[in-house]
Parts: sequence; structure tokens; C-alpha cells
Amino acid sequence: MSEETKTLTQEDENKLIAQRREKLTALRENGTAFPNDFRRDSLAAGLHGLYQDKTTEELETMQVRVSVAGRMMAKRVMGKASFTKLQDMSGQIQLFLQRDNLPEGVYNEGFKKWDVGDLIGAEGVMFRTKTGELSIKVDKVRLLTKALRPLPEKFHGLTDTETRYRQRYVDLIMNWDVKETFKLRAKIIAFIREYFNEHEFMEVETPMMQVIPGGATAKPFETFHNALDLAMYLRIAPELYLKRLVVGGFERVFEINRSFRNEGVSTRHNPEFTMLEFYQAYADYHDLMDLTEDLLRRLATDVLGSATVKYQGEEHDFSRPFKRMTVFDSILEYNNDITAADISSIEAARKVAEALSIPMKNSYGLGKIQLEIFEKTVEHRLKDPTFITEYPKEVSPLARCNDTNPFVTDRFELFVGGREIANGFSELNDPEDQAERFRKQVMEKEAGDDEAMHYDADYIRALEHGMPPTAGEGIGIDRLVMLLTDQPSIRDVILFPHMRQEAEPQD
RNA sequence: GGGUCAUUAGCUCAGCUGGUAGAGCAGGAGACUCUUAAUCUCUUGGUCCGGGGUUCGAAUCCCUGAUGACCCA
Repeated sequence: MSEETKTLTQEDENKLIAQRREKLTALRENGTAFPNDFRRDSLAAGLHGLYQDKTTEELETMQVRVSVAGRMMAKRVMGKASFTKLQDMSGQIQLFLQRDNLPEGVYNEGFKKWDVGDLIGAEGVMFRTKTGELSIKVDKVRLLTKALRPLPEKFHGLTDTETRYRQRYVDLIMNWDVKETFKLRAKIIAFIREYFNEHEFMEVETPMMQVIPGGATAKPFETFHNALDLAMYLRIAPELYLKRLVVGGFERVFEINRSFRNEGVSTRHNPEFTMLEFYQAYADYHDLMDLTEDLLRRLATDVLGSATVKYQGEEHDFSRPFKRMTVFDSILEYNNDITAADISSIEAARKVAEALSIPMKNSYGLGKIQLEIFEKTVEHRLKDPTFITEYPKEVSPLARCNDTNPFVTDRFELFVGGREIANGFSELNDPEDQAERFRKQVMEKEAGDDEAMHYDADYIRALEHGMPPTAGEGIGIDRLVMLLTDQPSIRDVILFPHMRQEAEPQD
């Protein structure tokens, strides 16, 4: 037993657990502690679906025999008869147990001694109680797994956020809506997968451990491969590998998986997060905006069942065309006191930024300053779905330059509810331009920006073989799920969010 | 990184100006064959987050640390 396990066990041991442990010991002596030979034929929700419309008399005539298994969530004993609520993966169903309808001793020596939280299996006949609740009249019942720890109080449940995240298993047992959120998350991801498969994209898996972390500006996690004697990084994005595949001739690829960024945690950031990235050859960023709009609209209507997405008290109609606006125009639109001239020269823009008390570095060019002003004054106000386009080249080291205005790139980001949901652009497939931009990033890294990109020579080599004109996009799945499930914190859509270490009891 | 708030029984929470730490649920014993936050009687249970300090006396006031939530950068 490890030191940590020992302290945890000793600290948490209390009378309630000790009593249950004694019951378990008795079960062990009977040789029936952890059986695995019970098989059920029905789920709670399935039974409700099949028999909710049947009357007491119909059920009496039908004599439907079922077996169910799950966790005992409530137990109400009234002398020689009892009710209990059984919870399985689908929902809950009430069981009715009578001493005289069970084999000798099962009721008094078994059931009455079991605890709320125990896992049981039961067989019986469907019926309706006097109050009309669909239930099972049980004639066989077994304890399948003894729960040593008591569940939280049944009425208020588990509300302490810290315990909910640290002991998600208890949260899932007690809070059905939490389960629903994660079921919805699974549905959203399944729908996205289906959508891209239908559009002839191929799902791929690219390295999560990379020698040169690329595809985004962010601080990576470092690790080490002993056998290869090689320093490695957890990926911050799959982008450069996916584009290598486009070079290789997989002209439509997508990947849904984790990326890692060595940054703080907040309601919007988890160190590991799930991203969808996809690349389509012979398409540009306008095509991807159209695709994104269609995808989100169908997600809302097909998965949520409504084109209107409610998020934190605000409604967003996904059936209407999403707004499209350039970074430049959006700054003017949301700042009445800023003129076009104010953000068209670096000197003027610097003054605007200083007035907004944005911390500035000498290395910032006009593009970076514009983006800072945008993030400070516009971003959080973009509630309804809005594509912001034409990001400055300076802050878009992997995006293709605009043909008419080389200061900006053919890039967009999608905002909903004041949050960035997606980022896409026509890809830079000019290897010489890309090499030049990598060199610029390396200079910034050497100047102290630890989020700046590395020079990836193999990626340049791939581009030198010729990447078809391509557009690519990344969508933050966690944030998308937050939006579609109306959750205010990223921790509510990640099953096991990262937290600080639990405090160790001091000796 | 900065600010605000929180941490008391297994869970959900009270605890006022500093004066013997409480309730409900859960648990234990008993009653009860249609309950559903079942009910009724009796009852067990505490490192008041940790560490310092002030005081005759601290869950309460002060300092410090830990963890969490929210806001800001």
C-alpha cells in the first residue's frame, strides 16, 4: 500500500464505512461478496417507454416478467413491504418488495440490511402502484456489489464543486443532468464525425508527442523519450501534420483529439483540451465559413432539436446567416471613438492601445496592436454567431496572404456568446513565404517570446513538394459543447478537469 | 499574478457583539404491507481546512499557508 493510499484510507475511515465494511465481511464469509453471474434483460428507460401507457389492469393481464440491475438510490421500508429506486445507465425504476413475495429470509436478512448506494439485481413483474407509478413487483433480488461509502444526502445531492470535479463518479451517480451533459457531448462529437465522413473527409490520427511543437502559438508541455534519447513535446495542435497529409494526397482529412497547452486553468481553459481540425484541398476560407455555418446549424437542429441555442440566458438563432465582418471594421463598429486613421498607422494605434491600458511590447507591429485592441474591445461583445475575417499577417504565421491586401490574411475566427469557437484560413502553401515567417517567429522566440513558433524544416520540405491550395480550420470542441449544453465552465464539459493536488493531511 | 468570497458531522447547511458546537438527511435500535424528500419514537456521530498569534477564554478577532468558486490581468 502506498503512503498516499494509506493516509487517504485512514483519514476517511469513519463509522459509516466501518459498519458497511462489517457487512461486506459477512458477505465474504457467505462467499457471495462480488458475484458476476447476474444478467438483466431490461433497462429502466426501456421499461418506461414500453409500459408507461399501460393501465393497471392491462399490466395485470400481461404479467410481463423482467430483470433489472443497478444502484439503489432510495429505500423506503414500511414493515413487511418496501419501495426502492433502482438507477441504471438509462434512468430509474421503482421496485416494490414484500416479505411474503420473496424467498424465506431474503427480505429480513438480506434486503433490509442493504444500504442505499448498493448495487442490486432484481426480477419480477411489471405493475402499477396505487399512486400510479410504473414499478416492478420483485420476487427475486440479490446484492451484486456492496458500496462501502455512503452517498451524499438524497435531497440536496452533491453540490460542492470541488468534490464534484475531484470525485466525478459521485457527481455522475447523484446528478443526472451532469450525465445528460456528457451524453450530449458524446452525441455532438458523434454527429461531427458523421458529418465529416459524409463529406468525404478521412479521419486520421497524428502524433501527440512531437519533436517540434507547431501549428499554434502556445507554451508546450515537455517530456523525454528515453530509448530515443530525445526531448519531446506534447502537441499544441495537429495542424502541421495534417497539412503534411494533404501534401501526401489525402485531400480531405480531419482529426478529433486532444492538444495540450502549458497554461493556467480557468472557466475557459483546461491544459488538455479537445480540438477538431480539418483540411480541405481546393477550397478557401469562404468555403470553410459556409461549411462551419452549416455544421453548427445542423448540430443545433439535429442534436439539440432547435435552431435557437440558449446560452447563459441569451438566445442565439443559428438559422439566420452568421454575420461576417473584418477585424478592422469590427473595431470601428464597436468603438465609436476610434476612427479608421486611429488604427491605420502603428503610431496612432499604439496611442489607442495605451489609452485602453493594453500592455505593449516594442516588438508589436500594427497587426498585433490591432488584434490586441480587437480582443480587448470587441471579442467579448460578439454574442450572436459572427465570423471575424482578415486577420493581420503578423499574427497569422500559417495563413495565406490576401490577394488584394497583403497586410491581412485569408483567415477568420468564429465567435458565439463572446467566445472564440473556431479559427480557420486558406493555408499558406508557398514554402518560401512559410520559411520566411518561421524565421520571424524564431527571432521572436529568441527575443523572449516563449509562445513563438519553432522553425520546422521538415514541414518546409513537405511544402516544397507542393501542397494543393487548401483551407483548414480548428474548432474547440470543449467550448462548442459548453455553448450547446449551456454550461458556464469548461470543467462542466470535461469529465476529469485538471485541478491542484488535493491537500494531504499533515502529520 | 492581483482582488473578493468560501471551507463547521458522510452530505446539505445554521452558529449573532468572543463564553460548554447545532439541525435536516444519511447511520444505529424499534414500529409500520402502496411509499416516493415516506412517517413516528429513541439514538450514535466533530482535527469547526492546516499552522501561528491576541485573549482568562477563539468555529467566531488578527497573521500565515492550503484548496475551491467568481472577477480582473
